[in-house]
Amino acid sequence: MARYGKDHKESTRRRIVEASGRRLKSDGVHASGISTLMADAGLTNGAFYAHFTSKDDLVASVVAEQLGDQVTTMAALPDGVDGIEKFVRAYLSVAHRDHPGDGCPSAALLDEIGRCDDAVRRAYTDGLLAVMDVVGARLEPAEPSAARVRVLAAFAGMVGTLQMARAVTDPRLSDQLLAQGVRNALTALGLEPGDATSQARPSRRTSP
Amino acid sequence: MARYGKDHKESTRRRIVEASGRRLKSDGVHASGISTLMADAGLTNGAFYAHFTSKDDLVASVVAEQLGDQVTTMAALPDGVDGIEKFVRAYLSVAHRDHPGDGCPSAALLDEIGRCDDAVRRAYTDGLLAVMDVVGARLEPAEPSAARVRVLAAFAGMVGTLQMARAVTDPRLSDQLLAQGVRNALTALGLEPGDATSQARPSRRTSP
DNA sequence: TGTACATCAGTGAACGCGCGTTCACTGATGTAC
DNA sequence: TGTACATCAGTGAACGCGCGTTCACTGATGTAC
Repeated sequence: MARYGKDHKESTRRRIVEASGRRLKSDGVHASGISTLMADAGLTNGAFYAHFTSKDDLVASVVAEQLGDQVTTMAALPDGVDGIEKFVRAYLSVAHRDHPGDGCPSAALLDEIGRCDDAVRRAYTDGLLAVMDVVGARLEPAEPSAARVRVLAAFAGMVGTLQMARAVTDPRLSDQLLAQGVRNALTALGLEPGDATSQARPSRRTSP
Repeated sequence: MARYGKDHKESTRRRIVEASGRRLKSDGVHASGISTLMADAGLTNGAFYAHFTSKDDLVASVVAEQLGDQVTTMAALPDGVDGIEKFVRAYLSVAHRDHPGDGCPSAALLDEIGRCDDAVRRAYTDGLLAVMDVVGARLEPAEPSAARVRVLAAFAGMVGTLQMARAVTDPRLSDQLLAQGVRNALTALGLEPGDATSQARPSRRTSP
């Protein structure tokens, strides 16, 4: 039946998706052409349509797989709340800021995803919620869905912070922004007693 | 000397920048061509290079002017801290989410700006800091620069929240995200007593 | 075990199109007499 | 006041190029005898 070893094609597809993930995140969706994406995977443009129906189809696959990986990464972190803090610090790290291609698809592509077709945005929504629920299960083991919106908003804040840290040309400002982003994220997740954040906002605290 | 009324050309340039701002924010930088941008301003592609040295030059001008407008908008808000809260609520509103072309350039373009050349990123950095300092002056009238990083991080969080609210396909989730984003932003700015946010994060509060 | 065959993943040229940019020109304008 | 002229903002065709997509084909593979 299958002439090429039964998962030859499947593994090629995975290779394309993985290589495309890197390229899309470092150059952007619109700026990455099919020929380049296929060359990154060691193939030529013509083979593309044996694996995907369109570029949008690839983008949706990439988004889904990248967020799936993020779930796996989360699961490998230390148990409970410690793992979340570790995640926040790694997310808002200098290393993550400086290597978008290896990093989070939301940080690299969120505004472009917002302009993609429905299939891409649905893949994004589904994948995102899966990641958020892994985090939520650590915060509220009894009822993970209760934490969903809180986790989502905290994560959205981290995404914006990383994007801004990448866009800004002043390196010192960028570093400070990341550090403040960690404090804000932990507060938004309810992981830090109020005082721990006051270091960064010394005055105007009317109710102590 | 000047044959066409002395600010004819200057006003045409302004028209191009303004129309381009709308188009770039709604379609993205890479997806907007010179011909389209010029047509939006009622001109043809050829005239473009009489006003700008390159597309990047236009993008830098647009970013600078859009952020300049944001300073003006901020200044028109009610005095002091009330104006800031109003700004946060307007920023994370359904109307803003649903009309990117009329809205904030950061929310529409931040990840693309991060991939633009240095001139664009410098224009962005300068314009952003000017906006942040207007906000900072309201929070810390004595020493505005002390609030800079705190304001910047809070704003970055709002940007990410709005982007995510735009990307997500579930309208209910998107609305909830905006609401939670307002709470997080006010907390990050130190404008809300801790308890006001506890509505959205009911448990895990170890230090009351 | 060796050869002929059917399969199909991958090739690479080609499609029409829009990109950013250049340039010879047009024609409305304000100026000079 | 009326006409000839110099200016220059704007036109629109053209440049080479890469885009997303299609398709006739090649050639390595596993199968059948």
